[in-house]
Amino acid sequence: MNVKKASSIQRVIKSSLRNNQPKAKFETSLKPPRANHTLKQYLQRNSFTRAIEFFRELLRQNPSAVDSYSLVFVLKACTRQSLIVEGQQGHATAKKLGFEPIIFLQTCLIDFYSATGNVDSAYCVFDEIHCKNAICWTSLITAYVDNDMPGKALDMFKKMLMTNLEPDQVTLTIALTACADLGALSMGEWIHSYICRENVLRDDLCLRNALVNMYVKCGDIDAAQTLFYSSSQKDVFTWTSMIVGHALHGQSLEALDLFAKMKQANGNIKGCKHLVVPNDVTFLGVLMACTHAGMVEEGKRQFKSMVQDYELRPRLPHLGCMVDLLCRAGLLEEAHDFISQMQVQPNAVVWRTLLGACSLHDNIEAGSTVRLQLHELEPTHVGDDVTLSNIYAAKGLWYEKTMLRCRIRSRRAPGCSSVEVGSEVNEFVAGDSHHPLKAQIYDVLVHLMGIIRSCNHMPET
DNA sequence: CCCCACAGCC
Repeated sequence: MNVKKASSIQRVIKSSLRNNQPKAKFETSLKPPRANHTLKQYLQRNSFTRAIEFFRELLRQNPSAVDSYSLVFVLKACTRQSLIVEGQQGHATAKKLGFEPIIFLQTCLIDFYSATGNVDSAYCVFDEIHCKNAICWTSLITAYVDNDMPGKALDMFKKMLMTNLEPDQVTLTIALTACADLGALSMGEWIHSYICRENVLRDDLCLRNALVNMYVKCGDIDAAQTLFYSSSQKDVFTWTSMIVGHALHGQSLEALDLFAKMKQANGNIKGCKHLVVPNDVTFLGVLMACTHAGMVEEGKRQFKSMVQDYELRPRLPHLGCMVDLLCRAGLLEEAHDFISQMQVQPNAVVWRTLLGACSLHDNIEAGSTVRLQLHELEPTHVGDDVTLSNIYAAKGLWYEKTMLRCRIRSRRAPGCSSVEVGSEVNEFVAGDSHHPLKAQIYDVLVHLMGIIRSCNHMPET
């Protein structure tokens, strides 16, 4: 097996060399520190492809100039650009040059595989590290969080603690993000108490921001607020987390009030060093607050301010939020016009918002048109047909509804599940608000969440 | 000369 593996590695390396057609001459007669300096500069200037080309050239003309640090830079370039093949070639080169035992290189590989969505490979790299430190553990936990597996991330965090390694502030920050994604309040509280016991950790702003966010996402807005006001140092993350927190909890006025305070705080500080400028995520929180409160005019005003006063280009989330704002107010036509005038191609989320509003306001004509748009973007998504069929149902168009339901049934898209109740099998599809089983299933989910939460206490060690 | 982190639309 090793022979086979080795020959495939050789092939990868050879192909990496064959692909090498540099557009410009590189200075390759360098010793490692000098060559690495050049690589680092390419990274700092975001010239990722240049960095990789330079590395290939080095490997061909002056292999002795390449060391483990050079590979760190190359792998970082691949990670930033999600260059799968190039990163795998880097992995192969690391093996060939005998850099396998070097832990910071393995950590880079974990990051690379995570960034390219290959969590299993990230785990394999981690698993082969003989003497694991807190940093490579953190990279693995981050890989699970970044790939939407917060439960796995927390499992790994617990495993790490059981090996008696001390988590550093970075480990705890990412573990708190996992808690936030999972709604694991008790685990989050446990981490909070851990932080309070360690003096060194208490002043870390990222960590405190992660705590605020964790409390927000786990529903304890009071704890989040207490932390927010007790911290003397606040950056744009601190403010944004709290503004979004209020918005998510339906406290729109509090969110807008806090946003005003944030801008005020800037005015009070003379030096530019501590200036906290709202960014596009902050504005997303503000727009969410307006949407939830149905404050159409305020939302439009803030959107305008974002573009004009802060020169932030609205991205799809902002546009989606604006569409939602208009839709909830029943301004379907204005919402449709807004989408048509957008500089950015609308995605399925934006159209789905409009479709939901059509359903809410029983607008068949617009609903069908929007459904067509959605079908082009996501042909397999069943939920949209369900929404449309609900419009038909609401209007008493039973034939249309039945026909549409038959089409859905024949497609059997993934993500559609069946629930057995007694002798009857009922289809349950996301977005089917009229389904009689929805309340029942919701109850089951709440019950399960309770069980999951109670399992999140630290295991006895 | 090196490796890990915080806020987001349905």
